[in-house]
Amino acid sequence: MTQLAEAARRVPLNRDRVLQAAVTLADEVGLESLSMRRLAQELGVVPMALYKHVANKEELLDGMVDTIVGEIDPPVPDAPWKTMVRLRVLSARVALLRHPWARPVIETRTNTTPAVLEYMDSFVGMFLAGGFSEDLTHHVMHALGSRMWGFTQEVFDDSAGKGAKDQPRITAEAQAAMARHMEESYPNLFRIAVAAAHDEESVVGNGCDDQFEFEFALDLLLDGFERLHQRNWTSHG
Amino acid sequence: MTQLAEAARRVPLNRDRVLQAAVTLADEVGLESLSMRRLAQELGVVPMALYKHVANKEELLDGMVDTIVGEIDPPVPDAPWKTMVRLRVLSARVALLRHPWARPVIETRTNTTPAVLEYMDSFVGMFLAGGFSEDLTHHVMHALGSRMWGFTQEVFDDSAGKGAKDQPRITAEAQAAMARHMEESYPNLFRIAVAAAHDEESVVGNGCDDQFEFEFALDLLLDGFERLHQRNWTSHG
DNA sequence: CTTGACAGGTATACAGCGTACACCTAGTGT
DNA sequence: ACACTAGGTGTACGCTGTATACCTGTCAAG
Repeated sequence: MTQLAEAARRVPLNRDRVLQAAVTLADEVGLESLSMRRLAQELGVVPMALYKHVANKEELLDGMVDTIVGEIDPPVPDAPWKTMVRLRVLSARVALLRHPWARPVIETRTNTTPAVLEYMDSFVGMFLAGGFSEDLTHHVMHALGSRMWGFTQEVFDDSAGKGAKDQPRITAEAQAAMARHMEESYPNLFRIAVAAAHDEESVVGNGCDDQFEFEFALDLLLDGFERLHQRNWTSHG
Repeated sequence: MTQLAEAARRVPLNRDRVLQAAVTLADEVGLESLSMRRLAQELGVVPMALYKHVANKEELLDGMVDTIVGEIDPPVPDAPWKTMVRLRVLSARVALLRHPWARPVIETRTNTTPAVLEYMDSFVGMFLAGGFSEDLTHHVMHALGSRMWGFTQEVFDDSAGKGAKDQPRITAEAQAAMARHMEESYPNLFRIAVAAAHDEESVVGNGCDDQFEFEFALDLLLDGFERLHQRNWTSHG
Protein backbone atom coordinates (compact mmCIF):
# COMPACT_ATOMS: atom_id res chain seq x y z
CA MET A 1 0.00 0.00 0.00
CA THR A 2 2.66 2.43 1.02
CA GLN A 3 4.94 1.56 -1.83
CA LEU A 4 2.00 1.61 -4.20
CA ALA A 5 1.07 5.09 -3.14
CA GLU A 6 4.71 5.94 -3.26
CA ALA A 7 5.04 4.61 -6.80
CA ALA A 8 1.92 6.45 -7.84
CA ARG A 9 3.37 9.63 -6.44
CA ARG A 10 6.56 9.08 -8.39
CA VAL A 11 4.58 9.57 -11.57
CA PRO A 12 4.39 13.34 -11.47
CA LEU A 13 1.06 15.06 -11.51
CA ASN A 14 0.02 17.00 -14.54
CA ARG A 15 -2.89 19.20 -15.46
CA ASP A 16 -4.86 16.46 -17.15
CA ARG A 17 -4.57 14.07 -14.25
CA VAL A 18 -5.69 16.82 -11.90
CA LEU A 19 -8.69 17.67 -14.05
CA GLN A 20 -9.64 14.05 -14.56
CA ALA A 21 -9.46 13.38 -10.84
CA ALA A 22 -11.54 16.48 -10.18
CA VAL A 23 -14.21 15.33 -12.60
CA THR A 24 -14.53 11.86 -11.14
CA LEU A 25 -14.40 13.20 -7.61
CA ALA A 26 -17.20 15.64 -8.37
CA ASP A 27 -19.15 12.82 -9.97
CA GLU A 28 -18.81 10.79 -6.82
CA VAL A 29 -19.16 13.22 -3.95
CA GLY A 30 -20.89 16.16 -5.54
CA LEU A 31 -19.78 19.66 -6.29
CA GLU A 32 -20.19 21.02 -2.78
CA SER A 33 -17.71 18.45 -1.47
CA LEU A 34 -15.13 19.16 -4.11
CA SER A 35 -12.49 21.18 -2.33
CA MET A 36 -8.86 21.66 -3.19
CA ARG A 37 -7.93 19.84 -0.03
CA ARG A 38 -10.15 16.88 -0.74
CA LEU A 39 -8.95 16.66 -4.33
CA ALA A 40 -5.34 16.76 -3.22
CA GLN A 41 -5.99 14.02 -0.73
CA GLU A 42 -7.54 11.91 -3.47
CA LEU A 43 -4.36 12.34 -5.48
CA GLY A 44 -2.13 11.51 -2.53
CA VAL A 45 -0.65 14.94 -2.50
CA VAL A 46 -0.60 18.04 -0.37
CA PRO A 47 -3.19 20.72 -1.26
CA MET A 48 -0.72 23.31 -2.45
CA ALA A 49 0.71 20.88 -4.98
CA LEU A 50 -2.37 21.40 -7.12
CA TYR A 51 -1.46 25.02 -7.60
CA LYS A 52 1.51 23.98 -9.69
CA HIS A 53 -0.98 22.78 -12.30
CA VAL A 54 -3.98 25.04 -11.99
CA ALA A 55 -3.83 28.69 -11.06
CA ASN A 56 -6.75 28.52 -8.64
CA LYS A 57 -10.07 26.83 -8.11
CA GLU A 58 -11.82 28.85 -10.79
CA GLU A 59 -9.36 27.62 -13.36
CA LEU A 60 -9.84 24.10 -12.09
CA LEU A 61 -13.57 24.41 -12.72
CA ASP A 62 -12.91 25.89 -16.14
CA GLY A 63 -10.79 22.88 -16.95
CA MET A 64 -13.45 20.50 -15.71
CA VAL A 65 -15.95 22.10 -18.05
CA ASP A 66 -13.51 21.73 -20.91
CA THR A 67 -13.18 18.06 -20.07
CA ILE A 68 -16.86 17.38 -20.43
CA VAL A 69 -17.17 19.59 -23.50
CA GLY A 70 -14.77 17.09 -24.98
CA GLU A 71 -17.28 14.35 -24.29
CA ILE A 72 -19.89 15.92 -26.54
CA ASP A 73 -20.22 14.26 -29.93
CA PRO A 74 -19.06 16.29 -32.91
CA PRO A 75 -21.72 17.55 -35.30
CA VAL A 76 -23.14 14.90 -37.59
CA PRO A 77 -22.10 15.74 -41.14
CA ASP A 78 -24.36 16.22 -44.13
CA ALA A 79 -27.60 16.89 -42.36
CA PRO A 80 -30.00 19.82 -42.47
CA TRP A 81 -29.24 22.49 -39.90
CA LYS A 82 -32.17 21.60 -37.73
CA THR A 83 -31.18 17.98 -37.20
CA MET A 84 -27.56 18.94 -36.75
CA VAL A 85 -28.36 21.45 -34.06
CA ARG A 86 -30.90 19.18 -32.44
CA LEU A 87 -28.58 16.19 -32.29
CA ARG A 88 -25.65 18.13 -30.98
CA VAL A 89 -27.73 19.67 -28.24
CA LEU A 90 -29.10 16.28 -27.28
CA SER A 91 -25.58 14.90 -27.26
CA ALA A 92 -24.52 17.68 -24.95
CA ARG A 93 -27.48 16.76 -22.82
CA VAL A 94 -26.38 13.19 -22.27
CA ALA A 95 -22.86 14.38 -21.45
CA LEU A 96 -24.23 16.86 -18.95
CA LEU A 97 -26.55 14.29 -17.41
CA ARG A 98 -23.54 12.10 -16.74
CA HIS A 99 -22.09 14.92 -14.63
CA PRO A 100 -24.79 16.53 -12.54
CA TRP A 101 -22.37 19.10 -11.15
CA ALA A 102 -21.71 20.48 -14.63
CA ARG A 103 -24.80 22.60 -14.89
CA PRO A 104 -24.15 24.90 -11.94
CA VAL A 105 -20.50 25.09 -12.87
CA ILE A 106 -21.22 26.14 -16.44
CA GLU A 107 -23.71 28.68 -15.19
CA THR A 108 -21.13 30.37 -13.01
CA ARG A 109 -18.24 30.48 -15.49
CA THR A 110 -17.09 33.97 -16.26
CA ASN A 111 -14.10 33.16 -18.42
CA THR A 112 -14.98 31.49 -21.67
CA THR A 113 -12.37 28.89 -22.45
CA PRO A 114 -11.25 28.03 -25.99
CA ALA A 115 -13.09 24.70 -25.89
CA VAL A 116 -16.32 26.46 -25.02
CA LEU A 117 -15.78 29.09 -27.69
CA GLU A 118 -15.21 26.33 -30.20
CA TYR A 119 -18.41 24.65 -29.11
CA MET A 120 -20.37 27.86 -29.59
CA ASP A 121 -18.62 28.49 -32.86
CA SER A 122 -19.88 25.17 -34.17
CA PHE A 123 -23.47 26.19 -33.51
CA VAL A 124 -23.02 29.48 -35.27
CA GLY A 125 -21.51 27.52 -38.14
CA MET A 126 -24.50 25.22 -38.35
CA PHE A 127 -26.93 28.09 -38.60
CA LEU A 128 -24.86 29.94 -41.17
CA ALA A 129 -24.43 26.78 -43.21
CA GLY A 130 -28.19 26.36 -43.04
CA GLY A 131 -28.54 29.65 -44.83
CA PHE A 132 -29.30 31.85 -41.85
CA SER A 133 -28.22 35.45 -42.14
CA GLU A 134 -25.53 36.63 -39.77
CA ASP A 135 -28.07 38.89 -38.15
CA LEU A 136 -30.61 36.16 -37.52
CA THR A 137 -27.92 33.75 -36.38
CA HIS A 138 -26.78 36.23 -33.80
CA HIS A 139 -30.18 36.60 -32.20
CA VAL A 140 -30.94 32.94 -32.52
CA MET A 141 -27.82 32.13 -30.54
CA HIS A 142 -28.99 34.41 -27.77
CA ALA A 143 -32.42 32.83 -27.81
CA LEU A 144 -30.94 29.37 -27.62
CA GLY A 145 -28.93 30.40 -24.61
CA SER A 146 -28.14 27.76 -22.06
CA ARG A 147 -30.29 25.24 -23.87
CA MET A 148 -27.25 24.83 -26.05
CA TRP A 149 -25.87 22.79 -23.16
CA GLY A 150 -28.78 20.46 -23.00
CA PHE A 151 -30.33 21.70 -19.84
CA THR A 152 -33.28 23.85 -19.05
CA GLN A 153 -33.07 26.26 -16.21
CA GLU A 154 -35.59 24.25 -14.27
CA VAL A 155 -37.48 26.62 -12.14
CA PHE A 156 -40.75 24.82 -12.25
CA ASP A 157 -40.57 21.95 -9.86
CA ASP A 158 -43.82 20.04 -9.85
CA SER A 159 -42.66 17.22 -7.65
CA ALA A 160 -44.23 18.97 -4.68
CA GLY A 161 -46.52 16.90 -2.55
CA LYS A 162 -45.54 13.59 -3.99
CA GLY A 163 -43.13 11.58 -1.89
CA ALA A 164 -41.27 8.59 -3.21
CA LYS A 165 -43.81 5.85 -3.14
CA ASP A 166 -41.39 3.22 -1.89
CA GLN A 167 -40.64 5.23 1.22
CA PRO A 168 -43.69 7.10 2.44
CA ARG A 169 -42.01 9.18 5.11
CA ILE A 170 -45.13 11.19 5.74
CA THR A 171 -48.51 9.87 6.67
CA ALA A 172 -51.32 9.77 4.16
CA GLU A 173 -53.32 12.29 6.12
CA ALA A 174 -50.43 14.74 6.28
CA GLN A 175 -50.12 14.41 2.54
CA ALA A 176 -53.82 15.00 2.11
CA ALA A 177 -53.62 18.09 4.31
CA MET A 178 -50.76 19.37 2.21
CA ALA A 179 -52.76 18.78 -0.95
CA ARG A 180 -55.71 20.64 0.55
CA HIS A 181 -53.45 23.53 1.47
CA MET A 182 -52.01 23.62 -2.01
CA GLU A 183 -55.47 23.57 -3.53
CA GLU A 184 -56.41 26.63 -1.52
CA SER A 185 -53.22 28.61 -1.91
CA TYR A 186 -52.15 27.75 -5.43
CA PRO A 187 -55.28 26.61 -7.22
CA ASN A 188 -53.80 26.83 -10.70
CA LEU A 189 -50.66 24.91 -9.89
CA PHE A 190 -52.89 22.40 -8.20
CA ARG A 191 -54.99 21.94 -11.31
CA ILE A 192 -52.12 21.15 -13.63
CA ALA A 193 -50.37 19.04 -11.01
CA VAL A 194 -53.46 16.92 -10.65
CA ALA A 195 -53.85 16.67 -14.40
CA ALA A 196 -50.22 15.71 -14.86
CA ALA A 197 -50.37 13.14 -12.09
CA HIS A 198 -53.45 11.64 -13.68
CA ASP A 199 -51.79 11.44 -17.07
CA GLU A 200 -48.60 9.93 -15.80
CA GLU A 201 -50.35 7.33 -13.74
CA SER A 202 -50.66 5.28 -16.88
CA VAL A 203 -47.20 6.08 -18.16
CA VAL A 204 -44.03 6.23 -16.17
CA GLY A 205 -44.92 6.95 -12.57
CA ASN A 206 -44.70 10.28 -10.85
CA GLY A 207 -42.57 13.29 -11.55
CA CYS A 208 -42.10 14.91 -14.92
CA ASP A 209 -40.47 13.45 -17.93
CA ASP A 210 -37.50 15.80 -18.08
CA GLN A 211 -36.39 14.56 -21.44
CA PHE A 212 -39.80 15.22 -22.94
CA GLU A 213 -39.97 18.70 -21.45
CA PHE A 214 -36.55 19.51 -22.74
CA GLU A 215 -37.22 18.35 -26.28
CA PHE A 216 -40.56 20.10 -26.24
CA ALA A 217 -38.95 23.43 -25.46
CA LEU A 218 -36.04 22.86 -27.80
CA ASP A 219 -38.26 22.01 -30.75
CA LEU A 220 -40.44 24.98 -29.99
CA LEU A 221 -37.40 27.20 -30.36
CA LEU A 222 -36.04 25.45 -33.42
CA ASP A 223 -39.40 25.69 -35.15
CA GLY A 224 -39.46 29.36 -34.34
CA PHE A 225 -36.01 29.81 -35.79
CA GLU A 226 -37.05 27.99 -38.92
CA ARG A 227 -40.07 30.17 -39.42
CA LEU A 228 -38.09 33.37 -39.04
CA HIS A 229 -35.51 32.08 -41.46
CA GLN A 230 -38.13 31.20 -44.05
CA ARG A 231 -39.63 34.67 -43.95
CA ASN A 232 -36.20 36.30 -44.15
CA TRP A 233 -36.60 38.00 -40.82
CA THR A 234 -34.31 40.91 -40.04
CA SER A 235 -33.77 42.64 -36.74
CA HIS A 236 -34.00 46.16 -38.14
CA GLY A 237 -36.96 46.72 -40.39
CA MET B 1 -23.08 58.65 17.10
CA THR B 2 -22.77 56.21 19.92
CA GLN B 3 -26.14 57.04 21.35
CA LEU B 4 -27.62 56.98 17.89
CA ALA B 5 -26.33 53.51 17.29
CA GLU B 6 -27.44 52.63 20.76
CA ALA B 7 -30.93 53.95 20.13
CA ALA B 8 -31.07 52.08 16.83
CA ARG B 9 -30.11 48.94 18.63
CA ARG B 10 -32.88 49.46 21.13
CA VAL B 11 -35.37 48.94 18.34
CA PRO B 12 -35.21 45.18 18.18
CA LEU B 13 -34.29 43.48 15.00
CA ASN B 14 -36.90 41.53 13.14
CA ARG B 15 -36.98 39.31 10.09
CA ASP B 16 -38.05 42.07 7.74
CA ARG B 17 -35.35 44.46 8.82
CA VAL B 18 -32.77 41.72 8.40
CA LEU B 19 -34.00 40.87 4.92
CA GLN B 20 -34.22 44.48 3.88
CA ALA B 21 -30.71 45.15 5.07
CA ALA B 22 -29.49 42.06 3.28
CA VAL B 23 -31.06 43.21 0.02
CA THR B 24 -29.59 46.67 0.11
CA LEU B 25 -26.23 45.34 1.23
CA ALA B 26 -26.17 42.89 -1.66
CA ASP B 27 -27.16 45.72 -3.98
CA GLU B 28 -24.23 47.76 -2.78
CA VAL B 29 -21.38 45.34 -2.30
CA GLY B 30 -22.42 42.38 -4.41
CA LEU B 31 -23.44 38.88 -3.56
CA GLU B 32 -19.96 37.53 -2.97
CA SER B 33 -19.39 40.09 -0.23
CA LEU B 34 -22.65 39.39 1.53
CA SER B 35 -21.64 37.39 4.57
CA MET B 36 -23.48 36.91 7.80
CA ARG B 37 -20.72 38.77 9.57
CA ARG B 38 -20.82 41.71 7.22
CA LEU B 39 -24.58 41.90 7.38
CA ALA B 40 -24.52 41.79 11.16
CA GLN B 41 -21.96 44.57 11.22
CA GLU B 42 -24.17 46.65 8.97
CA LEU B 43 -26.98 46.21 11.47
CA GLY B 44 -24.76 47.06 14.44
CA VAL B 45 -25.15 43.63 15.88
CA VAL B 46 -23.11 40.52 16.52
CA PRO B 47 -23.23 37.84 13.79
CA MET B 48 -25.07 35.25 15.81
CA ALA B 49 -27.89 37.68 16.49
CA LEU B 50 -29.09 37.14 12.93
CA TYR B 51 -29.79 33.53 13.67
CA LYS B 52 -32.62 34.55 15.93
CA HIS B 53 -34.44 35.76 12.82
CA VAL B 54 -33.31 33.48 10.01
CA ALA B 55 -32.45 29.83 10.42
CA ASN B 56 -29.32 30.01 8.29
CA LYS B 57 -27.89 31.72 5.26
CA GLU B 58 -29.95 29.68 2.83
CA GLU B 59 -33.12 30.91 4.47
CA LEU B 60 -31.78 34.43 4.36
CA LEU B 61 -31.34 34.12 0.61
CA ASP B 62 -34.81 32.63 0.29
CA GLY B 63 -36.17 35.63 2.10
CA MET B 64 -34.25 38.02 -0.09
CA VAL B 65 -35.80 36.42 -3.16
CA ASP B 66 -39.22 36.78 -1.61
CA THR B 67 -38.52 40.44 -1.06
CA ILE B 68 -37.83 41.13 -4.70
CA VAL B 69 -40.69 38.93 -5.85
CA GLY B 70 -42.78 41.42 -3.95
CA GLU B 71 -41.42 44.17 -6.17
CA ILE B 72 -42.86 42.59 -9.30
CA ASP B 73 -46.03 44.24 -10.57
CA PRO B 74 -49.21 42.22 -10.27
CA PRO B 75 -50.74 40.94 -13.50
CA VAL B 76 -52.54 43.61 -15.51
CA PRO B 77 -56.24 42.76 -15.51
CA ASP B 78 -58.49 42.28 -18.50
CA ALA B 79 -55.88 41.61 -21.12
CA PRO B 80 -55.32 38.68 -23.47
CA TRP B 81 -53.06 36.01 -22.01
CA LYS B 82 -50.14 36.93 -24.22
CA THR B 83 -49.91 40.53 -23.13
CA MET B 84 -50.51 39.57 -19.51
CA VAL B 85 -47.69 37.06 -19.54
CA ARG B 86 -45.43 39.33 -21.51
CA LEU B 87 -45.94 42.32 -19.26
CA ARG B 88 -45.50 40.37 -16.08
CA VAL B 89 -42.27 38.84 -17.33
CA LEU B 90 -40.98 42.23 -18.36
CA SER B 91 -41.96 43.62 -14.97
CA ALA B 92 -40.03 40.83 -13.31
CA ARG B 93 -37.15 41.75 -15.56
CA VAL B 94 -36.94 45.32 -14.35
CA ALA B 95 -37.12 44.14 -10.75
CA LEU B 96 -34.35 41.67 -11.37
CA LEU B 97 -32.22 44.24 -13.17
CA ARG B 98 -32.41 46.43 -10.08
CA HIS B 99 -30.80 43.62 -8.11
CA PRO B 100 -28.04 42.00 -10.12
CA TRP B 101 -27.38 39.44 -7.40
CA ALA B 102 -30.88 38.06 -7.73
CA ARG B 103 -30.28 35.92 -10.80
CA PRO B 104 -27.62 33.64 -9.34
CA VAL B 105 -29.54 33.44 -6.09
CA ILE B 106 -32.76 32.38 -7.78
CA GLU B 107 -30.87 29.84 -9.82
CA THR B 108 -29.49 28.18 -6.73
CA ARG B 109 -32.67 28.05 -4.66
CA THR B 110 -33.72 24.56 -3.75
CA ASN B 111 -36.63 25.36 -1.49
CA THR B 112 -39.53 27.01 -3.23
CA THR B 113 -41.01 29.62 -0.95
CA PRO B 114 -44.72 30.46 -0.85
CA ALA B 115 -44.11 33.80 -2.60
CA VAL B 116 -42.37 32.04 -5.47
CA LEU B 117 -45.08 29.41 -5.68
CA GLU B 118 -47.66 32.15 -5.83
CA TYR B 119 -45.71 33.85 -8.60
CA MET B 120 -45.62 30.65 -10.62
CA ASP B 121 -49.26 30.01 -9.86
CA SER B 122 -50.17 33.33 -11.42
CA PHE B 123 -48.53 32.31 -14.69
CA VAL B 124 -50.34 29.02 -14.75
CA GLY B 125 -53.51 30.97 -14.09
CA MET B 126 -52.88 33.30 -17.02
CA PHE B 127 -52.44 30.43 -19.44
CA LEU B 128 -55.48 28.57 -18.16
CA ALA B 129 -57.57 31.73 -18.32
CA GLY B 130 -56.35 32.15 -21.88
CA GLY B 131 -57.99 28.86 -22.73
CA PHE B 132 -54.90 26.67 -22.63
CA SER B 133 -55.47 23.07 -21.66
CA GLU B 134 -53.96 21.88 -18.43
CA ASP B 135 -51.69 19.63 -20.42
CA LEU B 136 -50.38 22.38 -22.68
CA THR B 137 -50.04 24.78 -19.78
CA HIS B 138 -47.88 22.30 -17.97
CA HIS B 139 -45.40 21.93 -20.79
CA VAL B 140 -45.48 25.59 -21.61
CA MET B 141 -44.46 26.39 -18.05
CA HIS B 142 -41.49 24.11 -18.40
CA ALA B 143 -40.55 25.69 -21.71
CA LEU B 144 -40.79 29.16 -20.23
CA GLY B 145 -38.47 28.11 -17.44
CA SER B 146 -36.24 30.74 -16.00
CA ARG B 147 -37.36 33.27 -18.57
CA MET B 148 -40.31 33.68 -16.25
CA TRP B 149 -37.93 35.73 -14.11
CA GLY B 150 -36.96 38.03 -16.89
CA PHE B 151 -33.47 36.82 -17.47
CA THR B 152 -31.91 34.67 -20.08
CA GLN B 153 -29.25 32.26 -19.07
CA GLU B 154 -26.68 34.24 -20.97
CA VAL B 155 -24.10 31.86 -22.20
CA PHE B 156 -23.31 33.65 -25.38
CA ASP B 157 -21.08 36.52 -24.52
CA ASP B 158 -20.14 38.42 -27.64
CA SER B 159 -18.36 41.25 -25.92
CA ALA B 160 -15.06 39.50 -26.62
CA GLY B 161 -12.40 41.58 -28.20
CA LYS B 162 -14.07 44.89 -27.64
CA GLY B 163 -12.75 46.92 -24.75
CA ALA B 164 -14.59 49.91 -23.37
CA LYS B 165 -13.75 52.67 -25.76
CA ASP B 166 -13.31 55.26 -23.07
CA GLN B 167 -10.55 53.27 -21.46
CA PRO B 168 -8.49 51.39 -24.02
CA ARG B 169 -6.47 49.25 -21.65
CA ILE B 170 -4.88 47.29 -24.47
CA THR B 171 -3.05 48.62 -27.43
CA ALA B 172 -4.65 48.71 -30.83
CA GLU B 173 -2.18 46.22 -32.22
CA ALA B 174 -2.83 43.76 -29.41
CA GLN B 175 -6.50 44.08 -30.18
CA ALA B 176 -5.87 43.49 -33.85
CA ALA B 177 -3.81 40.42 -33.05
CA MET B 178 -6.63 39.11 -30.90
CA ALA B 179 -9.09 39.69 -33.71
CA ARG B 180 -6.83 37.84 -36.12
CA HIS B 181 -6.57 34.95 -33.73
CA MET B 182 -10.32 34.88 -33.32
CA GLU B 183 -10.81 34.92 -37.05
CA GLU B 184 -8.63 31.85 -37.40
CA SER B 185 -9.89 29.87 -34.45
CA TYR B 186 -13.57 30.74 -34.40
CA PRO B 187 -14.41 31.88 -37.91
CA ASN B 188 -18.17 31.68 -37.47
CA LEU B 189 -18.27 33.59 -34.23
CA PHE B 190 -16.02 36.09 -35.90
CA ARG B 191 -18.42 36.56 -38.79
CA ILE B 192 -21.44 37.36 -36.68
CA ALA B 193 -19.41 39.46 -34.27
CA VAL B 194 -18.21 41.59 -37.14
CA ALA B 195 -21.69 41.83 -38.57
CA ALA B 196 -23.15 42.81 -35.22
CA ALA B 197 -20.44 45.38 -34.60
CA HIS B 198 -21.11 46.88 -37.99
CA ASP B 199 -24.82 47.09 -37.34
CA GLU B 200 -24.49 48.59 -33.95
CA GLU B 201 -22.04 51.19 -35.01
CA SER B 202 -24.97 53.27 -36.20
CA VAL B 203 -27.16 52.47 -33.24
CA VAL B 204 -26.16 52.32 -29.64
CA GLY B 205 -22.48 51.56 -29.47
CA ASN B 206 -20.85 48.23 -28.81
CA GLY B 207 -22.09 45.19 -26.95
CA CYS B 208 -25.46 43.57 -27.41
CA ASP B 209 -28.81 45.03 -26.66
CA ASP B 210 -29.78 42.69 -23.86
CA GLN B 211 -33.32 43.94 -23.73
CA PHE B 212 -33.80 43.28 -27.42
CA GLU B 213 -32.33 39.81 -27.17
CA PHE B 214 -34.53 39.00 -24.24
CA GLU B 215 -37.74 40.16 -25.86
CA PHE B 216 -36.77 38.41 -29.07
CA ALA B 217 -36.46 35.09 -27.31
CA LEU B 218 -39.53 35.67 -25.17
CA ASP B 219 -41.73 36.51 -28.11
CA LEU B 220 -40.41 33.55 -30.01
CA LEU B 221 -41.60 31.33 -27.19
CA LEU B 222 -44.92 33.09 -26.73
CA ASP B 223 -45.65 32.85 -30.45
CA GLY B 224 -44.84 29.17 -30.29
CA PHE B 225 -47.20 28.73 -27.36
CA GLU B 226 -49.94 30.54 -29.23
CA ARG B 227 -49.55 28.37 -32.28
CA LEU B 228 -49.74 25.18 -30.27
CA HIS B 229 -52.79 26.47 -28.49
CA GLN B 230 -54.53 27.35 -31.73
CA ARG B 231 -54.03 23.89 -33.15
CA ASN B 232 -55.19 22.23 -29.92
CA TRP B 233 -51.87 20.55 -29.35
CA THR B 234 -51.77 17.62 -26.95
CA SER B 235 -48.74 15.87 -25.52
CA HIS B 236 -50.01 12.36 -26.13
CA GLY B 237 -51.35 11.83 -29.62
C1' DC C 1 -43.88 43.21 44.76
C1' DT C 2 -41.61 39.29 43.51
C1' DT C 3 -40.42 35.68 40.47
C1' DG C 4 -39.57 33.16 36.65
C1' DA C 5 -40.07 32.45 31.80
C1' DC C 6 -38.63 33.90 27.54
C1' DA C 7 -37.27 36.73 23.44
C1' DG C 8 -33.32 38.47 21.73
C1' DG C 9 -28.47 40.06 21.81
C1' DT C 10 -23.56 38.30 23.07
C1' DA C 11 -19.03 35.71 23.42
C1' DT C 12 -16.40 32.07 22.34
C1' DA C 13 -15.10 28.42 19.58
C1' DC C 14 -14.68 25.03 15.78
C1' DA C 15 -14.07 23.05 11.44
C1' DG C 16 -13.65 24.05 6.96
C1' DC C 17 -12.33 26.84 2.98
C1' DG C 18 -8.88 29.04 -0.76
C1' DT C 19 -4.35 30.25 -1.14
C1' DA C 20 0.18 33.27 -0.16
C1' DC C 21 4.85 32.40 1.02
C1' DA C 22 8.99 30.06 2.08
C1' DC C 23 11.26 25.93 1.70
C1' DC C 24 13.16 21.61 0.02
C1' DT C 25 14.56 18.08 -3.33
C1' DA C 26 15.33 15.35 -7.43
C1' DG C 27 16.59 15.58 -12.10
C1' DT C 28 18.52 18.04 -16.15
C1' DG C 29 21.42 20.67 -19.44
C1' DT C 30 25.89 22.93 -19.63
C1' DA D 1 30.56 19.49 -11.07
C1' DC D 2 27.15 22.86 -10.71
C1' DA D 3 23.44 26.01 -11.09
C1' DC D 4 18.77 25.98 -12.59
C1' DT D 5 14.25 24.59 -12.29
C1' DA D 6 9.88 21.86 -12.10
C1' DG D 7 7.22 20.13 -8.77
C1' DG D 8 5.98 18.55 -4.03
C1' DT D 9 5.86 20.22 1.13
C1' DG D 10 4.71 22.76 5.55
C1' DT D 11 3.02 26.46 7.75
C1' DA D 12 0.12 30.19 8.28
C1' DC D 13 -3.56 33.77 7.45
C1' DG D 14 -7.96 35.50 6.94
C1' DC D 15 -12.25 34.34 5.79
C1' DT D 16 -16.61 31.60 6.00
C1' DG D 17 -21.12 29.54 8.37
C1' DT D 18 -22.79 28.25 12.65
C1' DA D 19 -23.11 25.21 17.35
C1' DT D 20 -23.23 26.05 22.11
C1' DA D 21 -23.49 28.49 26.22
C1' DC D 22 -24.36 32.62 28.39
C1' DC D 23 -26.40 36.99 29.73
C1' DT D 24 -30.07 40.64 30.16
C1' DG D 25 -34.16 43.31 29.84
C1' DT D 26 -39.31 42.87 29.56
C1' DC D 27 -43.49 41.26 30.96
C1' DA D 28 -47.12 38.10 33.04
C1' DA D 29 -48.65 35.43 36.78
C1' DG D 30 -48.69 34.36 41.67
